[in-house]
Amino acid sequence: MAEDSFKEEVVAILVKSISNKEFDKSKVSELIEVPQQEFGDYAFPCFVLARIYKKSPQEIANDLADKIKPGKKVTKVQATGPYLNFFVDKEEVAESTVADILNKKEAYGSSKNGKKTVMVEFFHANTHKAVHIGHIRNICLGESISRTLEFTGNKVVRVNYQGDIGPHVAKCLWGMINIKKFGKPPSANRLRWLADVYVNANKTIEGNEKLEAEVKQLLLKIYNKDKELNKLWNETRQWCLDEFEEMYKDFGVKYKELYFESGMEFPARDISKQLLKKGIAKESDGAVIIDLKSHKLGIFVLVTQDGTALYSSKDIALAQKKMSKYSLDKSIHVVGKEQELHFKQLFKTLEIMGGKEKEFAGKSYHLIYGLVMLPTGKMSSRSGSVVFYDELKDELLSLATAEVKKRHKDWNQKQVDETAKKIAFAALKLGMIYRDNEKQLVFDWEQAMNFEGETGPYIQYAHARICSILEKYGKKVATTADFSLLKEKEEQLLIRLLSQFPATVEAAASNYKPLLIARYLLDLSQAFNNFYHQHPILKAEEDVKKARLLLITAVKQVLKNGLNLLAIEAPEKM
RNA sequence: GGACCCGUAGCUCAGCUUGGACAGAGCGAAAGCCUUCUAAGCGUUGAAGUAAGCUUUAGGCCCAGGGUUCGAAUCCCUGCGGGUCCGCCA
Repeated sequence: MAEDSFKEEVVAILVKSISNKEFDKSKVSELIEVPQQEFGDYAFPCFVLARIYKKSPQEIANDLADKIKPGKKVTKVQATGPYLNFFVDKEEVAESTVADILNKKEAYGSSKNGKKTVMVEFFHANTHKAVHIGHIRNICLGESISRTLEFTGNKVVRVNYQGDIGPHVAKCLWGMINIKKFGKPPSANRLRWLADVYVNANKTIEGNEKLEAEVKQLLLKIYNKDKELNKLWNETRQWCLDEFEEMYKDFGVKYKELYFESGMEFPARDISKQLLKKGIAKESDGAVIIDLKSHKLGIFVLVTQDGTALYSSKDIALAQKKMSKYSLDKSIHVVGKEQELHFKQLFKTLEIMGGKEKEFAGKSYHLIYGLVMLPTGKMSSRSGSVVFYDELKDELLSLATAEVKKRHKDWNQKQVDETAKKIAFAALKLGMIYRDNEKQLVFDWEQAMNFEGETGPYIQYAHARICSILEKYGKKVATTADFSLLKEKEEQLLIRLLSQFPATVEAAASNYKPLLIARYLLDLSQAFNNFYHQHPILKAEEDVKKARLLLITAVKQVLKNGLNLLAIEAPEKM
């Protein structure tokens, strides 16, 4: 990394200069800070030395500044108050950073540090139920975390676990059979139609004991492979899965493995029996439970009174299935905050089971994200107060199409559609991850439809603008230039940001925070736009032009690399 | 009753893990910048943008109160406010 060699030299100088034995030199590299531009490139706060030397930090900073001689890469050392500020050779930073980027291209920012096999399980949409913006947050997070982990050298196994069976499916099918007004299923948008049937059926059934019993019977019939019901179930299930496949394309996801809840039912029942035998589980009111009160985790219900397996025991079965096929170092579940207790219970149960299960529990991690709320409150697919994915997508697409048309009256329909899609999804995806994972996200239509400010299209625009400049230039950009000409404040900031990309990627990967990349890209885009407005590129003097063209080529590359980690496309024209 | 998360500008949020140089963005508000088209004889009007941009201004007792520290938005405790979960949904 370009930045590291400069930091190394600063650390070396400091270690050499501080002679006091009481000071723990191994910590120097942690203490170095990157301050604001005008103060220097690296800073060492002298507070920590104040007690050891029994002098004020200001004095210490001054003493050290006098004592230290600049090195090869460090050109100036200056005390400002209690801080010791280091200035590195700007020309060399510029040259090594830009050269590094142009050399590595789409690999810039990547590393081989990870070396782990990580399973990332995400999306988890249920069949027979509408896909809403909560699922969108999940898939955006899951995919960008997967991409970031891959980029940092890990092997990622993307999997999805889908609820294709259970009470919600039974209710939906009950509705299809019993609620006449829906008539025959349509030929398109069938997932949405099923979801409507589900909502309607749910309303009808709720509170009516007789109907609830009917639905229960219906579910048991499905499990017992009733011929007619299974035909209906399979058919409707497939409609949903087909539409899910389309969504995976929209979000750039390629799953290695699709797990289904229906496949876990019988293994889960077996596991529950074994756990009963071992005394880990017990019967209570006709259900099978595990008492985790001694771990402050309440009661974990495995099997209902009717003998059907619940999410809990099915998740144990799922864990076993994963373990048997993959040798994993880490297993990440991207699931909402509301299931926190469930996962604590699940991991504790696996731990109690011992052996391989215990080992797997140690590698498992529940990656929590906050609920997606509407300005009106929590969504519920049962009551129908939801922003559906299909509606959201249509709305965003039509808005983006209008914006593109306004700017490009000469484009053909295909060109307009393709670009509009890229822009619409950029807005959606960035909107879904630019909030810290655990925080609730209040989904605001107006915010999502706004393509200005802190949005995906803003980043895309910076990229497109660079492409347009390079196109206007028309020639191949020279491979080298005199980087000492990049003296402007705005150029220095750009170079500095560019050099920070690898560290940003590492931080995003190790903390599972795509947000860090999103904010970085917004900062870089902003720094570029600011630079562009203040300094001409194509009209600059020949040598300066050469250097600036190389600089913006590097910016373009980093924007593209970063956007790719968020599964956002970087169009050349928009 | 118990557990977890959140509380930072009018609004939406960064910063908190690892305490340090004036608490940062975006939206909204106010003012301005460039180009093109438009109406009128140049200073002027209206509309638009690869300007989907840029600059400036206003806006904060970082929920409250204690504690730790040379130093707290950041760490600890208490309270208040909001959200979520707590045996047969997932």
